[in-house]
Amino acid sequence: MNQDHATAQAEPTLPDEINGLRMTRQRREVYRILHDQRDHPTANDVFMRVKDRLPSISLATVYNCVEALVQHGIVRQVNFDREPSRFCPNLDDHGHFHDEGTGVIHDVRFKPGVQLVDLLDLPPGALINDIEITLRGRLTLS
Amino acid sequence: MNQDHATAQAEPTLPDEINGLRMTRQRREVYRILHDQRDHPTANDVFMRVKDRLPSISLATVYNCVEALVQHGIVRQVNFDREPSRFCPNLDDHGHFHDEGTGVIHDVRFKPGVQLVDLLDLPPGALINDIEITLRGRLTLS
DNA sequence: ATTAGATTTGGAATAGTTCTTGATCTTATT
DNA sequence: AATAAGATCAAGAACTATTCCAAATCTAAT
Repeated sequence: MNQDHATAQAEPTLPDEINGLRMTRQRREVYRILHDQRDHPTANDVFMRVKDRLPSISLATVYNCVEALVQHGIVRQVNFDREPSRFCPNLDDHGHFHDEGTGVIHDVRFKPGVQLVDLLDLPPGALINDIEITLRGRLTLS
Repeated sequence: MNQDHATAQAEPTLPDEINGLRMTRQRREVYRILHDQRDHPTANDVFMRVKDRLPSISLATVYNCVEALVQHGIVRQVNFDREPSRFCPNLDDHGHFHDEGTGVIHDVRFKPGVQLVDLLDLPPGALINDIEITLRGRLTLS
């Protein structure tokens, strides 16, 4: 395994470990791809992109990697309806706008000072671990 | 087909058509079940419940029915991560809180006067068709 | 160097959902 | 009331994203 270093150039250094997750070669490349092109790729998208650098990686490993990254809070998993999961390296509090015209997914920030939870009529005693807000629509103009 | 009227009691009247969707016997029963027990059942949950009244209904038909109801804006489809889709008859603007302790899903209203879209930093020209807001957490107390 | 444990791989398995096809039903037209 | 056309339904096969499994490989610590 790991015979993928034809042009064994040193990788721009990433720590050996992020948030307690050991950064193996595969995880490192998956992580890099997510950061290089922040277009919310699916696992399969990542798989196709990563093969340039790790031709022998398997799809199962991509799934393993993104799962590990998600579970260690290094990237976020984004779901639109029942479509394949997508992955997002933006850890800030944000939502996603899915442009049905182009298929492009845009990160959507909250306006300054907005605390989403304050605006919701939550059941008493509710402790929120995670919020997901997704919008579907079209980008007219631009 | 449609030999399911052992106790052929007249159904509490529902119009023959809702939002342009012809209400067949199967659609009517699925619709009724969604309204009778508003606990966000999955297609399979609906299937099991509807068999009391329509023993010969198929799961495929339940899928057809909920799809038709969703497409005509009669019920809403709710997705949590990659879990099976759930169905919700509440057409008001609302989100969903998934209690990870009990598995129960609670509808969450916005506090009066809140217009969610106003709080988001949307890309210019974005026309929103649909918003989905889901929260995961735990209900302490109660 | 050796060993134990973690990771990767490739393929099989799984689960929710969709598709297909023939049967049945409904509606409109005679 | 009979008929025809189109919609709907049922049953099961097919599909797809994802997970699981077992064997091979790697890594870290001795």
